Amino acid sequence: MFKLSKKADYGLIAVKHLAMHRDEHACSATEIAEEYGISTMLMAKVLQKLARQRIVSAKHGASGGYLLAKEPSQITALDVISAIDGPVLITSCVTNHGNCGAADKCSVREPLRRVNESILSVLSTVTISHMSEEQHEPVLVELQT
Amino acid sequence: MFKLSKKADYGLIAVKHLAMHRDEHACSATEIAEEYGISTMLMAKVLQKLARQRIVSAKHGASGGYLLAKEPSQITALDVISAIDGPVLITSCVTNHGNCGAADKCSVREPLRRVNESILSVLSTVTISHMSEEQHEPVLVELQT
DNA sequence: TCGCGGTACGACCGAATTAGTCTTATATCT
DNA sequence: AGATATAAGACTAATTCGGTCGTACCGCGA
Ligand code: SF4
Ligand code: SF4
Repeated sequence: MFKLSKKADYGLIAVKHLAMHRDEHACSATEIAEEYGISTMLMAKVLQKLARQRIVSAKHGASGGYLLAKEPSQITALDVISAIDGPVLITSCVTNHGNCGAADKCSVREPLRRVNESILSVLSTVTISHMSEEQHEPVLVELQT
Repeated sequence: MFKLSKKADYGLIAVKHLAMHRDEHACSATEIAEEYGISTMLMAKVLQKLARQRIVSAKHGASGGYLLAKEPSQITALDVISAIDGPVLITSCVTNHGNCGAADKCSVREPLRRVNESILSVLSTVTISHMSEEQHEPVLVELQT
């Protein structure tokens, strides 16, 4: 339906973990995975995708691991999610293989596109540092109805 | 990832179609399905779910069909989507069968809950009449970071 | 220099979800 | 009565997702 994939979820956990252990040692996939009870293999895959998008940087070799590549305030939830699951598109209009058959007649396409924009803007408003803070100042997001 | 289910998509199409043919005849599932090139059976199922949530009302018998049960301005996208796919929850924390194993250690649960709230608020801000209008006045949605 | 502890990457499998179909029952108009 | 609808649930097919494995590569330190 409308759910974050578990991989993206794990990605956010990992990035937040790295943000918290900033300036300390580089965290290995195993370390993070064990901390939250997630399969090491899976966490490794997630971190690899994040590394490919330059959200985290990897350090090979013994006592290696991952480090945040940017400031926590410069990493948005959208960055993490789309790094792992690809672009966020709420409709199937233009997807991987073949677009929707109803596309030409469809009358909700354009309205939904605007809803999609709004969700994108929500997701790109909240950053990792937002997710670490305690105080929660409301922010206004513009929504094109 | 983060996609609307096709059924929900079809639901929005159907509701918008009914909104456009308001005060005319009741539209049958077949009529709507053929208009947009969707399977009749599937469209029927979607409309049944909408009827169960009293978003549309059904008229049995020959020359029967479906009618909008409320004003288009009183039907939100969230209404339609959750009528078809169930409650909108971006995380798997509390879902159908068994919650997430990382739940106790998880540090992104609360932030994501707030993101979820924001998405809910976006979805409940846009109504069917919004989706039919041409002009698109921006609306501000409050987002708890 | 060799081995251990780590990342990189893609192929792979099984489980879960989703899309779509069929069948039977029921209601209502003509 | 007969035609045309909805109602509902069981069922199957298609697709996605979660998770695993194997193998290659990298680099530090004993
Ligand atoms: S075209 Fe209309 S129906 Fe097809 S995916 Fe886009 S919005 Fe949904
Ligand atoms: S608990 Fe944390 S990890 Fe588990 S689903 Fe909720 S947010 Fe995702």
